[in-house]
Amino acid sequence: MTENLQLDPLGTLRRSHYCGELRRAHAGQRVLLMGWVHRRRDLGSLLFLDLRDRSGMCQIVFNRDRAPALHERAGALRSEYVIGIEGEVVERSAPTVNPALATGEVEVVASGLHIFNDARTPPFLLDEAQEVAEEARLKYRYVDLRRPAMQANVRLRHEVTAAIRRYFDSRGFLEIETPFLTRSTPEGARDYLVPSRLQRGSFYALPQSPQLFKQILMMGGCDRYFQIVRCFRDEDLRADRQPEFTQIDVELSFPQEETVYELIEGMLAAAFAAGGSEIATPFPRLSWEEAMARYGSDKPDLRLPAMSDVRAHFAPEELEQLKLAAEEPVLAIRIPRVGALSRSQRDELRPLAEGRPVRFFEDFGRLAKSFPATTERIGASIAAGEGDLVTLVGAPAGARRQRHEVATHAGALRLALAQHFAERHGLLDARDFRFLWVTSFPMFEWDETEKRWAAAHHPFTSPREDDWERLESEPGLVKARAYDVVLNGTELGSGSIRIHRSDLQSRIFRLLGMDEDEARQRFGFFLEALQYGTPPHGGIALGLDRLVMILAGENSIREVIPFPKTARGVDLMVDAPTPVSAAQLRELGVQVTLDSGR
RNA sequence: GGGGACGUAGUUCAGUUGGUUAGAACGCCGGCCUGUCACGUCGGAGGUCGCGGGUUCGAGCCCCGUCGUCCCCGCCA
Repeated sequence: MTENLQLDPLGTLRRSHYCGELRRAHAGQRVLLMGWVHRRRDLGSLLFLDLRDRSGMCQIVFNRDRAPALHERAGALRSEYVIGIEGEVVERSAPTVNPALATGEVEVVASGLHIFNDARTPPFLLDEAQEVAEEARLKYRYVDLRRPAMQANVRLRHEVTAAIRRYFDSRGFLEIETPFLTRSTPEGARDYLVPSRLQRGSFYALPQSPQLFKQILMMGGCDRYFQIVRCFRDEDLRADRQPEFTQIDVELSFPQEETVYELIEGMLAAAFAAGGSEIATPFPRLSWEEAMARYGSDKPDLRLPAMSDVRAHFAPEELEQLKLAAEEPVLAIRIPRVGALSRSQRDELRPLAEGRPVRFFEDFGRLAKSFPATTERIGASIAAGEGDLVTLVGAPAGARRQRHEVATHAGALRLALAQHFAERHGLLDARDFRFLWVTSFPMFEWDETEKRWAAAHHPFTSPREDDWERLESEPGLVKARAYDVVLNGTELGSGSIRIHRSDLQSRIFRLLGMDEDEARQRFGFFLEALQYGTPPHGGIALGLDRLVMILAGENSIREVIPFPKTARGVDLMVDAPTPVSAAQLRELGVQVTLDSGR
């Protein structure tokens, strides 16, 4: 910052154009631009300035011969000063055109300069060329947000949400707000708690999702609801998980699964169109069973070939020789177009399987030497082409395993191998959008630690009608009317047709190990509401941050969240969370006890 | 809770087997420069090697601890 720099008031000055919109057609016009000094090129008696605003940049010229006082004052400008420029748009002479700049055919010859504010030297360059540590970017987020890449992400997020709102509005959906200060329901993720001053000793919880409210909106006759809404979960963070994140929350009355699929496919088409991409609908559907068996995952990445069980091609004695369990699948993983591998390149693959309770055969060629006929049949059955990498994953003979355990490990290996050779096969193209619906999830999962059945989706999910009679007898076989929408291995959204009968809802609670009292205590209002005329209803919620992240081609949702938190849940800019004063705690009736000796 | 990577100038990084005064590029400051656009050019300033302890004649480098950022597992109905 410069001492004695005279700053100018904004006064009545009004911007006439954005920097980035100036074109040859504007030549001859007088303009008034406002923005940040991006870069300065001082040639002595000629001084060039790149002025930057939200729209882009344009070049400003100061000439000592034509306006000595103005030129003198412009000499004081530094990076990120906030200024206004009056001047005339002038066409550049042919050799001075800058084709790299959208505004490169013109420049503004300055006739007036208003310095609204100076600026300390920024902590890092506003330059796309150099990667800056995220720690610095988050601390100085207001500087980081000025970078064109962040500006583009912020804008993209706006365009996508605007398109989604238009879409739901055109389909007759009402955007309805639900409370942030609500009730803790200790199922699922940990809640963020907010102490109540008026009811000392009691706490609100921030919603993990507006699940019960949106169902109650259906009971309230709202028919079609959506909300772009913040949700809060006090769990550990990841590249695609923040403690507060945004859901596109949807619920409608009288739907079938297909109603939801069609609706959401349309919404995603609109959202991707807003992001500049066309996607094909309808999306393929895959049952959960099939997804687990063929991809070893409930969120398969369809950009890569599926796996196949090739066990049937082996003779029993061959399986025995290879120490493979005869009753478990032997999964062939094919990674296309990997090309020839040297011995050492092949050896690099072994560690990928380390620590997994599976037998991993990374060298199909070596297997072929011992079992030529079998491997030939396998190669033909999976349509292995020249240069494709084929590996096999099976279960070691003897050990007991859970259902889909081998497939899950094989699926993880499939992704690791694909990742390892991503540059060779080029299939993991971030712009290749491969959606699908995963359907027919199991209703319950056995919780080994709690020794009870747990809801695989959530306890308001309707079981398939055919399965009602075996809810109690064979809960492990009951299928839920739940569905996930998956894109390139990322779960984008999850939903279900809900339970709308209180008798069925009570049965489910009971099955989940909740006795009458407990159910009434936690969800009494909801069970009661179900008795006052609840329509069949269902819906879905999609992660907006993940959606925009994928559209932006980013690898972390922090890149599409203006003010995200670090992996330890800290906001480096405002430095939150912080301890609070004793007076604040006293007022809330809250006492803080910390583990001593730490 | 567990595993891994990283931490040196404002930024991005280099730093040999533990050895004299810790370097580079960009940025920053000053001079010169009329067509630059990542301007050029000449000069200059700038370091708690994350922090604490230890080993050693000597530590940016080795050891222990700790803090921070990132990635993954667990967790996320």
